[in-house]
Amino acid sequence: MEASSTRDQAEAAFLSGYDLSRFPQPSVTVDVALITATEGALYTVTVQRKEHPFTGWQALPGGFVRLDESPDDTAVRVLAEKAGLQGVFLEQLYTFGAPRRDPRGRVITVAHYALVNPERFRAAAQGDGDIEMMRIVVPWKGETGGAVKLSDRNGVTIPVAFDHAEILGMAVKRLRGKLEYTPIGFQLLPKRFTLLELQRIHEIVLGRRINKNAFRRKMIASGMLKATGELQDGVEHRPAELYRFARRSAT
Amino acid sequence: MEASSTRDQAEAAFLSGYDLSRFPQPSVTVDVALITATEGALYTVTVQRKEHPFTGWQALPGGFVRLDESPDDTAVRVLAEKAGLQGVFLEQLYTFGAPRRDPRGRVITVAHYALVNPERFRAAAQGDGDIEMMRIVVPWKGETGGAVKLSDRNGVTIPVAFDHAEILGMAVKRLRGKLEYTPIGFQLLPKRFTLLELQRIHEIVLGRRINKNAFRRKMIASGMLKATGELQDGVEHRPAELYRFARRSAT
DNA sequence: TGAATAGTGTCTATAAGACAATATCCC
DNA sequence: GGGATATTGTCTTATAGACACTATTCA
Repeated sequence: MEASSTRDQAEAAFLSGYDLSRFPQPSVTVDVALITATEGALYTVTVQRKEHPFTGWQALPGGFVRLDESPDDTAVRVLAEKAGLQGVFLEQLYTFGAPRRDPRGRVITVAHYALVNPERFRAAAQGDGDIEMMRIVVPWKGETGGAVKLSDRNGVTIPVAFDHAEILGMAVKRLRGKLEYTPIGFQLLPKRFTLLELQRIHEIVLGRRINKNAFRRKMIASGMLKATGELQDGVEHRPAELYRFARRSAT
Repeated sequence: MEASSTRDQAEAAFLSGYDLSRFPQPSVTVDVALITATEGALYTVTVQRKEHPFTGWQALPGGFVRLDESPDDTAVRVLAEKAGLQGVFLEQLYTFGAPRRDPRGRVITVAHYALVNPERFRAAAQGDGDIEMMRIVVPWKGETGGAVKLSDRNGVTIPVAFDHAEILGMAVKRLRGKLEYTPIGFQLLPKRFTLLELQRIHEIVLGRRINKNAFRRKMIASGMLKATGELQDGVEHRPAELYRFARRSAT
């Protein structure tokens, strides 16, 4: 793979004369579905839109991809700027680019999703007046997929701007799929947790009850958990042992 | 969700004056990893580059996203234009957008992968002189992930342009994951096939041997297969029964 | 008849669901 | 002790791996 100096120069000349704008250039954004599980349901944060289109509607936090950052970098920045969060689980989800998905023009969005525990989630949701905590209502079972609905604390359905209800639906679908074979559930809990708390998280995400004993056996056998020896505090019954997530292990 | 006429007009005025190019606009392309399984290995097609950068190197077939099409539409078009293929399994994979991934400037690519059976694959690879058939060498096990290598028929490693070796690696990883719980393996076979042929496909994709009896039991129990009653023809041993893919069934 | 692969039977190991017994803590 | 939940034991069922046996076709 050696190139001569003259070839290098020819290539440099070619590239400096190359005009990418000969081809149409869409705008590219990133939207982030920040998700937590608490009180028996999944929740996300939205921002109330201040401008057209969809003025007053709720939308996922997002931003334009800058020229010096990858879409994944943009997602990190959006989370930091809009929710004050750093170092959380964040993954690319899917790229949505239907020609008319944004009335302002051609905008392609690289959707991401992020997971945090309820404590960090609440801090993020309360930090900025624009950000609101919404309950995710999943109208399908298993990994069927499709758009979800958002509702406020009173169960009132909240309209969602753009195709963001579909983005959230895909995040839930991805989450359900990942939960079966990865330790992703830990991302939704504080550092230390009981096995029952972990089970509740799985039940919320999956949208169904799961067997207690089988769940405990599987989790402990997975080697992904480490018992701390400490016990729950301040409960009016037998306190459960606290576990924490342990790096990796054999599959 | 009712809007008054004056609000409509205000919104229309706002949108007509909106200039998306206030924010930097990258170029957006689609690259397609067309994959088949045959002769004990996975194969893909590449195109030899005629221009800088990476002149003479092999690259995945791709194209710019037009203003009137979604990236997924672009992938369909690329497959048709460059490989003459229509109606094949095609799915979005991941969006690659590192700032310097293309020396020509800011180019974000929405990578896709497609699956065809060897017959259609060969027809696609031979249709156009620019297109070449490459063997995929996976240097990792399971779903570890990472870039793959390409080699020609003689086992000689072929250099791959841009980040396309990573795109192919992600396609293999995705394929391995999907095979565990979806009927995606059928996409790599002709309409009718024997159970052993199906097993070989799974073994090629997964990169490991699998148990014959367990595989047969699982496949038949899945309800995804339908026996045709016909037998293999022209083999010098007991002919196997031919099956075909049957729609969906219970999970 | 022999070669070669198809297809089946069966034993074992492992994992999951069901259910209940026992353990432990707080009041 | 009573209430409440944690934790464990065990039975049953389903599934996967291992291995070998029988079946069928063609040369």
